[in-house]
Amino acid sequence: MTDRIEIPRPTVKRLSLYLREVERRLSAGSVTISSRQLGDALNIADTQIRKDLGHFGQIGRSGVGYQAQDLAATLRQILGLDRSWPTVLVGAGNIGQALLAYPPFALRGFKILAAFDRSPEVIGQEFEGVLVHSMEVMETFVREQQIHLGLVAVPSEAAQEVAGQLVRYGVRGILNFAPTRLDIDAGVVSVDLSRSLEMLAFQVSQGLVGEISIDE
Amino acid sequence: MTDRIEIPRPTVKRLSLYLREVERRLSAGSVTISSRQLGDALNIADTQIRKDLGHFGQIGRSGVGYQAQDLAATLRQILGLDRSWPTVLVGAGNIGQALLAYPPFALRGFKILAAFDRSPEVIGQEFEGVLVHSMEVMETFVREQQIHLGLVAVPSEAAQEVAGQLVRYGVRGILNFAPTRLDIDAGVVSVDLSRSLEMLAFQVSQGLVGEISIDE
DNA sequence: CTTTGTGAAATTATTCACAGCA
DNA sequence: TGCTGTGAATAATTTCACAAAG
Repeated sequence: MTDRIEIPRPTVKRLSLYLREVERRLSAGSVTISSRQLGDALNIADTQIRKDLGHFGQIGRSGVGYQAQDLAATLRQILGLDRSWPTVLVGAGNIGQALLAYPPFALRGFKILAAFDRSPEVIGQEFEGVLVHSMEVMETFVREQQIHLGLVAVPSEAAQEVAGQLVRYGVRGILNFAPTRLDIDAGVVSVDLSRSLEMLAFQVSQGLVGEISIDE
Repeated sequence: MTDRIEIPRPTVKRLSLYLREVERRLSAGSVTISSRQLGDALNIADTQIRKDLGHFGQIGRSGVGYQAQDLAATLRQILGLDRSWPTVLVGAGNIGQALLAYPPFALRGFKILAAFDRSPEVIGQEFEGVLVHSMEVMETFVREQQIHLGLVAVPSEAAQEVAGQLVRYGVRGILNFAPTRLDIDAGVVSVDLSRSLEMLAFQVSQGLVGEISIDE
């Protein structure tokens, strides 16, 4: 009914960068922040930032900049960070355990309510207050707790199956750590460590300097 | 002297995807592989793949496709994976330890020769056969062993300093796990977990479906 | 009939230039 | 003067269309 504002993919990718920097300045006491300041800190053109923010209406003030507080709130709302996300982890191996101990998740409203694993060795153990269950109880848990997001940190061969299950049980988004493309009817963001290292190797072989970032 | 072929950034990002799929088919017994097959598996247009590979000369055969073996070798060579990369880890906390246990690294020639940390609690410990040293000995080690790559898994506040040190000691590329932009004279690839989750939250809030990938 | 390689066209994203507000 | 917002211009990337090769 209402027009969905079509936000370019590259813009979305920059949004969390903006939020982080705004929050940094906010906690440093800034009240107002300009696209120029933001751009200098992030190494992004100021006009790029204004274009990006322009998608969300007139939120800045000429001659002044943006109200840091308001901008942070707007960005959080756009990104969906103004709510809490019930999340589960599947795969409680090395990467899974590192994720459980990663503080930024909790800070953003991502509540990891349970972990699941196939290995009897970790089932029953608790990491950072999160209990590891057997795969058998995953369906019930995910359905009953109405889990929205899943962190998939299982071996490649199992990733598609696990992701498929989660989605069937109602999960809407998957953060995938396996180096495989997931073919599922849900949002997917992939974190592919080997790929990152390979791009680094490429950059270095070419004698290139500068930042690059992965995505798909 | 020779023209440096200018390879578009998006192409580079796809290259490791291609390599992985080619290797997968290779080990499944394929001798030849077409841009169409590759594209179907990766959900990338076949013409995109041909354009990408076209940067490296005529390597395919009309009516046949690419020799899987040759294509893999070419890709490995382009990506700089036909050599070994002496690497160190800085920060042996949760993420650092997970990295040490991540098998794909070793498979690609990334040899993690040592880890460094500030905390006396982990110094002297060994994870996956890699010993954790104190920060004091980092300079000597990196210089003497001629380390090329550094995995930086320290808290945000320390990342810029650590990365700067590594580069001064001769490191040419940094894989950065801290959510900060690094301002250094070397190749940088950043893996930003909160950002990934934030983009996932955005996608799900928008009811979008499909794959996205981070980079910067 | 299949598949590559590649100019030309279309699309997408970034940067420029500047009008307008404080 | 300092800054936003935005059309117009430019640049980068992808897709199309098709000639040539096996």
